[in-house]
Amino acid sequence: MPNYFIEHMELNGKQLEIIAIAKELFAQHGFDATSVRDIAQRANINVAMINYYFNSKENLLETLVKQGIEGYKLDASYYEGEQDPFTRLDKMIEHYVDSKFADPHLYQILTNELNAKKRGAYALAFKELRKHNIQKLREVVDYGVQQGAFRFYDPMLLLTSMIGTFLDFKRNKPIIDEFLSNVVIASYEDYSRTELTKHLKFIMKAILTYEN
Amino acid sequence: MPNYFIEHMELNGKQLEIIAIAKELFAQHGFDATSVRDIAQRANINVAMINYYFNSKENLLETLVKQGIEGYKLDASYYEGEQDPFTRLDKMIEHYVDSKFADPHLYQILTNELNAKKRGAYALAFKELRKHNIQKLREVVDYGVQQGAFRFYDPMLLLTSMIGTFLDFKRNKPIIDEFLSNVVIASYEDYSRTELTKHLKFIMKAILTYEN
Amino acid sequence: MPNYFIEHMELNGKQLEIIAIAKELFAQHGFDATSVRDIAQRANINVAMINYYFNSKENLLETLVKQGIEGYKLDASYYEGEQDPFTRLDKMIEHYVDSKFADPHLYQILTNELNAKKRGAYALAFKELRKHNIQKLREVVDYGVQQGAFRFYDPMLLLTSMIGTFLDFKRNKPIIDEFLSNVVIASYEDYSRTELTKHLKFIMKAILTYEN
Amino acid sequence: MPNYFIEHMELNGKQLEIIAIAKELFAQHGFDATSVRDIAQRANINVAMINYYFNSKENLLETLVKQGIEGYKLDASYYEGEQDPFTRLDKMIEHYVDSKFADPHLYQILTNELNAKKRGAYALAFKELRKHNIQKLREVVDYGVQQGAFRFYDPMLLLTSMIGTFLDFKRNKPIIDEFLSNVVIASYEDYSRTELTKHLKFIMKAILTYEN
DNA sequence: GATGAATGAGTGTTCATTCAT
DNA sequence: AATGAATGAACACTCATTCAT
Repeated sequence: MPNYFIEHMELNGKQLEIIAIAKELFAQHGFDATSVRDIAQRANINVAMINYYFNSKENLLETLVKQGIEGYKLDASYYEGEQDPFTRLDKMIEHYVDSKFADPHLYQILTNELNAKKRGAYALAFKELRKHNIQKLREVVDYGVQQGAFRFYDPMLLLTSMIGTFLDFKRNKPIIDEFLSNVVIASYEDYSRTELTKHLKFIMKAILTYEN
Repeated sequence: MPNYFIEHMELNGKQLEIIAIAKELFAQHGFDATSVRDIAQRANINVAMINYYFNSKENLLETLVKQGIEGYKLDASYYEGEQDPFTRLDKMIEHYVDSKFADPHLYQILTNELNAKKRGAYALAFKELRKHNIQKLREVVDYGVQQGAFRFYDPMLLLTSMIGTFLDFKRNKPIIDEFLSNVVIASYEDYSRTELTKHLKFIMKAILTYEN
Repeated sequence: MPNYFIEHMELNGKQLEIIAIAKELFAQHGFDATSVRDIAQRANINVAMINYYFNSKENLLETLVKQGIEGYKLDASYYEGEQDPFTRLDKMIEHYVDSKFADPHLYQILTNELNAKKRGAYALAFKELRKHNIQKLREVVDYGVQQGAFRFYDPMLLLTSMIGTFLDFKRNKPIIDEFLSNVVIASYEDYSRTELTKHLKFIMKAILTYEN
Repeated sequence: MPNYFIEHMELNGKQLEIIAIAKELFAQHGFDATSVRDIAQRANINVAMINYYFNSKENLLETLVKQGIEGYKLDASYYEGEQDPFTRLDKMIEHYVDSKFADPHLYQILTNELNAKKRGAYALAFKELRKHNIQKLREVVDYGVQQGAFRFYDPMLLLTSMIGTFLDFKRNKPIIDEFLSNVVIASYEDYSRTELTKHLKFIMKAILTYEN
C-alpha cells in the first residue's frame, strides 16, 4: 500500500488523475454529494483504488487541498524589479487572479467545504495561506506608503475585499454575465476575467488613495 | 398531502420550528451532512413529519430559502428623508449588514450550497434577490451622481465587492479575530461587526469618489 | 427508532425472531463469518432492519448474550426440599445440562467468541455468570461437607471441570458418537445427553469423595 | 506455483515465520478477524506472499494446523520404565499439559475455529489426534486396571474431562486468577500451571479409583 | 522466485422516503 | 392529521486474491 505519499507528497500519475477528477466533482457537487463511485467511474478506475491510493475519501480531500494550496500563495517575484507602487499592486492582483483561474475548482472546494465543517486538517493549511498572503500584500502596501503613493490601509481587510470580490464574482457568474451581455465580445470567460481584474485593481487603488 | 403551502407559503408553527432548526443545522454542517433524523431529533418530532410537511428534504431547503430570502432585500425605506448621498449610502450599508446578522444561518446556507449544486428552484430566487439589490444600490449611486457627490460606478460590481467582503469577513472570522486581538474590547462579535461596517462604508465611498 | 430496548430489554416478536436466527448462524459459522445479510435473508427481512432494531451487528450480539445468559444461572430451587447431598448434586447437574441443551447455540457463541476477542460488554456478563454459578455450587458442596458426605473441594475448579467436560463433549460429538455407536439406541441425541449427565455426576461424586 | 509443500510439508524458513505469526494472530483475534494484510505486515512481507506460499488464507490455516498438531500427540515414551500406574498417569498428564503450554496458540485456534466452521481438511486431523490420544490414555488405564490399581473407566470420557478442564481453565484464566489471588506467589503463570496440573491429576485419580 | 499494482465482491451502516394505520 | 415501522438504494470501505512483470 503506497502510504508514503502522505509524508512525501510524491503523487504518481494515477493519483494526480484521480485528484483532478475529484477536484472537479467536489467543486461541482460538493464533497458529501460526491461518492467515491462517482469519482471512480469518471476516472475509469475501480472504486477500491481511491482507498488504495488515498486510504479514505476524507484523506483524498486533504491531499488534494495540501497539494493545490501552494499555487495560491502570493509571491513577490511577480513584480520584482518594478519600481512603481501602482504597477506592483496591479501585477500582484494579476498574479492573484491568474492563480485562481489556473485552479478554480480547488478554491470553490475550499470556500464551500471550509465553512460548515471543521475539516481540521486543512483548515490550518488554509489559515496559513491567508496569513502568508496578508504578509505579502502588506509588503506591497508598505512600499507604496513609503514611496508616498498610498495611504496605509489594513492589509487584512484589503485582502478580504479582494478575495471576497473575486469569489462573489465567480459565484454570481450567471447574473454577471447577463449584465455584461450587452457588450459584444469574443469570449465571455476572457471578458469576465478582464473585467474582474480591472475592477479589483480599481478598488484596491481607490482604497489605498482615498482621502478622508 | 398538504401541498398547498408551496403555493401559499402559509407555514404553520411546526413548520416554522422545523425551518429554524434546519437552518441552523444546514449552516453548521451543510445540507448533505445533515440528516432528516438530525432535524427531527432536535425538533422533537417524528422523522416522517419532515416529509409530511415539506414533501422532501430538498423541498424543505427550497421552502426555507424562499421564506427567508425576503429579509435580505435592500430597501429604500431605511434612508428615506435623508438628503446627503453619503449618509444614504451609509444607511443602506448598515441595513445590509443588519439584515445579514439577523439571519446569518440562511446566508451561509445560500453561499455554501448554491454554487455547487444545481438547486434550480432557489437559484432563481437568489438571482432575483441579487437583481433587486443591484437596482436598489443603483438608485443610491445615481442619486449621489446626480447630486455631484459620486462618480458613477457599476452597481453590480459594487454589490459584488460589498457582499464578497462581507462573506469573506465572516468566513475568516477566526483569523480576523486573531489580527484584531491586540485591541482591547468588550465583545468581539460587536467589534467585528463595527469594524466590518466601517470597512464596507470606507470601500464604497472610496470607489465612488475615486479620481482617475 | 426503538432504542429503548437496550435499557429495558423489552424485545418484541421481530427482535426475538432475529435473535433466534442470529444465534443459530453465529453458532454455526461464527460471528465474523456471519453477515447481517445472511441473517436478514434467513429471517426474511430487510438488511436495514438489523440496524434498525439493534443499532449494530455488535449490539445484536451483545443483546443476544445478555438476553440468553440468565437461563444459564444455576439455581437452588431445583434441589429444594432434598436432604441427601448426593441427590442435591445430581439435581444441580441435571439442571445444568438441561439449561445448556435448552439453548445450545448461545453457549457455543459464548465460548467461541469470548476467547479471542475482547467483547468487553458481555465478557463482564460472562464473568458474573461464572461467579454466580461458583457460589451456587459452593453451597451444594458446603452442605455435603457439613452432612459428612463430601470432602471439601474448590468449587471453582469443580465448575471448571464440569463446564469443560460438557463443552468438550459437545465439541467432539462426532467422535464421541462414533465411540458410542456400538450401543443400540433409539436416539443418539438423547443417549449422548444421558451418557454425558451420567459422566458428570460420576466425576463430581468421585472428586468429592476421594480419599487421599 | 510451489504447491509441493502441501504434499511434502517441507516448509522453508519464510513459511515457518509466517505460520508462527499467523498462529499468534489467529489465536488472538480469530481467523476471520485476522486479515492477510495483518499477517504480512507483522511478518514484514508482501501481502501476495501469503497466497504465493500457501495458495490461500484457508490453506495457511490448514497447513498451520497439520504442522503443529503432531506436538499434541500423547506419547508412551514419557513414562517408559515406570512401573507404578499412578506415576504413569501423572507423567502422562504432565506431558499433556507441557505440550499444550508449548504451543498454546494452536490449541486456541483449534478449539475456537473448529466447531463453528466446517474446516473439513483439518477437522479430520483433529479427529485422528483425538483417537490417537484416547488410545494412548487407554493403555495407561488398562495397565492400571491390570495392576489392580484402577477401576476401568471409559478413556474417551476421561480424555474429554481432561481436555475440557484444561481448556476451561485457560479460557477463564482472568476469573481463576481472581479466585487464586489470595495466595502469595511469585508468578501467576507458573502457579496456575501447577495448580491446573495438580487438579488434573486429582480428578483423574479420583475417577479411576472411585468405588460405587 | 518474488512482488507492487490492481480489482470484484463483499462488509456493516446510513439514508430519505413510504406506507399502513 | 399524524406517526411508528419498515425498506431499497446507496454509502465508504476492506477483503482475499490475481496478474503482469
